[in-house]
Amino acid sequence: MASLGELERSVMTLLWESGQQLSANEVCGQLDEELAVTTVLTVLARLEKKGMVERERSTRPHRYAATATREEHTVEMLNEVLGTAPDREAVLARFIGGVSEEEAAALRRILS
Amino acid sequence: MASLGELERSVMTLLWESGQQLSANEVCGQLDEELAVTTVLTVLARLEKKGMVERERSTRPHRYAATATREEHTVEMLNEVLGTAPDREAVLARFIGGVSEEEAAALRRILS
DNA sequence: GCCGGTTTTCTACATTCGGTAGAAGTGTTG
DNA sequence: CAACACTTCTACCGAATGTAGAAAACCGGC
Repeated sequence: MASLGELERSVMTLLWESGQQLSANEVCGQLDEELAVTTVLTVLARLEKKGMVERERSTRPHRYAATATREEHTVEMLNEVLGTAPDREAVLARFIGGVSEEEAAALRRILS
Repeated sequence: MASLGELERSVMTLLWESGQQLSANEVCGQLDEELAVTTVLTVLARLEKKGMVERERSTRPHRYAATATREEHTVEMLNEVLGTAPDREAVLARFIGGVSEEEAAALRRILS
């Protein structure tokens, strides 16, 4: 249940890329669009409710950070999708069958 | 761009599981919820617009069928998710690292 | 060719989600 | 305490989804 809107995704991307805690203002400044800070605060609050972001309330500009790395999150998404399939193995097979040769090589290494 | 609502997903599941064309009435009858047929028709029309379902208009009760197998669809979803990652290989590695031993074995076979 | 039942389309309404932000409240600091 | 910074509350909009009635279209039988 972690579907994100476009702006939410942008914010998460920022948080992921700067691996640190950011204030609403900082997030706001680093976004492409010129948005009101309250907008960013709303989005951050929603992301917090979704469990994607953790907020440090003890500092005055509250600081926000992603609760999981982007990688972790993506893997979680993948597992969520895979979980909807009754034929997991077939899906995996086909999915893996479609990756590039380099990626396949990397996977071979990992699996052995 | 193939996000489905709950009812839409139920309908797709039905169509996937009975691998054949079904009429709106049949779908309606096989759903758990008691819904009006028009509701089902609306949903089927929406699924058609999304390209998930094909409709046979030449028969009188129109007949609907999934355009892709469930497997194909799931793989597509997986690729969509994977596509959002900047670090594909790392994500893949971690994802694959998390599957069961049987699945890993199957993958080893496929990759060689 | 018309009629009644079956099926489809059109239209509509409610709810939820996400983008957006003003107004009002709270905290901080000189 | 006063001014500023920051946060919360509340609100509005549009899109997506669930839901279905009313009306239109179609078809088999008379």
